[in-house]
Amino acid sequence: MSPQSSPAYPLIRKLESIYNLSSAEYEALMALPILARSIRPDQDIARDHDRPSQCCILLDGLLYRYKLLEEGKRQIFSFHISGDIPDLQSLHLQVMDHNIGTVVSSVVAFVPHETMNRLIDDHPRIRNALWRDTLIEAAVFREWMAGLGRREAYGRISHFICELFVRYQAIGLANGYKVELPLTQEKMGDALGLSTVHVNRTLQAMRTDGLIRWYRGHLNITDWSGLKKAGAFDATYLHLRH
Amino acid sequence: MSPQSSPAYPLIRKLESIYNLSSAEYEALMALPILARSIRPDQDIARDHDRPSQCCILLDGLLYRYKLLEEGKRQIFSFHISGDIPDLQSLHLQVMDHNIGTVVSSVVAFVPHETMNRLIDDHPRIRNALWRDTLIEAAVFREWMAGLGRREAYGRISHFICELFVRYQAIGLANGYKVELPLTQEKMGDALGLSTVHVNRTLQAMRTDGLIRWYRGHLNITDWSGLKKAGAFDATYLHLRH
DNA sequence: CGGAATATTGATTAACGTCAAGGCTCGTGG
DNA sequence: CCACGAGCCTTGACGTTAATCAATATTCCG
Repeated sequence: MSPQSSPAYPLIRKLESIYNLSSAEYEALMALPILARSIRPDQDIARDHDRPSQCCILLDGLLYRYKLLEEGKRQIFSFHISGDIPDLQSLHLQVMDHNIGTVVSSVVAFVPHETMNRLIDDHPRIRNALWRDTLIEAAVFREWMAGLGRREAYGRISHFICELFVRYQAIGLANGYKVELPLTQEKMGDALGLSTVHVNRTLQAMRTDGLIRWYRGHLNITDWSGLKKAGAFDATYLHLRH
Repeated sequence: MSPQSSPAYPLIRKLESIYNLSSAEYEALMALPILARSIRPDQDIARDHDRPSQCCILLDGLLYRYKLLEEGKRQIFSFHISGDIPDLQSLHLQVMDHNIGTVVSSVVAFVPHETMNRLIDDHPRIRNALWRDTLIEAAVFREWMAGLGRREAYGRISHFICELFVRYQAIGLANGYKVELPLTQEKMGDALGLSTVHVNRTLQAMRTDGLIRWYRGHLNITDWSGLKKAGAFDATYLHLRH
């Protein structure tokens, strides 16, 4: 079987983007018992106050984490792409403090905590890679906080697009300056602390300025350096290897 | 030597607030070679782009983490109290992506990464406690994101005060409903994504409403249930043991 | 005591939210 | 193949929150 066809390949590709795996570790990940499962759009995978007994590895699709607040408001904390384990934290935090759901139809694998713990006990460097991953996630949260607290809509959206693009690129899922990003403007607003209307108007301004094209979930960055500049984007906080 | 007088006591007390330590682990922490060092107010302990070779354990005082943005703006990501290890992440992320500084005169201990790694290799459950701590930190970031993105100033500040109070309480540093909180309104603004002026006016409204008193760094919560309600505060995300 | 940092106040403005309506797109079923 | 409806996008008018600007108090601290 070629590596790319292994069900664990997305996870391996993701971990390699942030950590240098040995061949033994590579093999151990390939050997993970993975049962792929398809989930429809807009389904919750884990809910606030749940006590998960397994982790969810995203193999293909798009997930998001969010919390519902008072008065029907929603804050989205992150989007997760192929290879991510959005509820890795449940290994150490028994109770979920937010929800995880699908944005579009997605393929995931559920791996029992037991199995994950055996894997990282047998392979301490994989544990390091996963701990590192959770720390990078925290770094991304911080960067979003900076956007939410101190950047205006135009820069905030620009930065957001830069980040997603670089993350797709890091796992080889960008096609030049194009990525598939099937987000509604409503979800972007809930991630960026903006109203749908304002997201809409700001995206239009960005199109007018020639930074991006975005049509039916196909994002095309037409002025990468302009976009980076508008978002004051510096990828250091993603702690990628390359 | 009584436990309380051990230099590692603040760290132990903090870890016990989120994790059940065995007596062997307790002993191991007590045995950490800790050299306390005093640092003056407004000094940076670690800087953006640094490559730390040690972790900083806060024994007494108040630290904060922040990033400087374009146009002289600043976002504060967290405040750290006695027992916290704000740069624990440097064990797995080589490069700092933000700054850590003192708010007031503080006592810290610098422990080499080497020493920390030996400790957690010898005591896997201490590693679990520390990993858990970094995950709780991420949960706190998420909660702040929700505030920054979707809560108005009054609720945002209320929530912030609730959180700090509960954290002080968890390590036994609250005196009834009073805590020492030597924050300027400018720092609160930079943490909460608000201008100093607006923080000032909102605090006045909260005082008028009888929620708090706050004078020269002495915070007194005069209506705890009202404050919780105003901030829609639910401590689940702090993942405390009690 | 004097200067710097911090808190407070008022007036004005900018950014963004809300409300409401209409248009586009796509999947579904007849 | 076309009609229909739901979800999403777009637009305009208006309202609100909070930023900015500019003073003036007050406190802190050597």
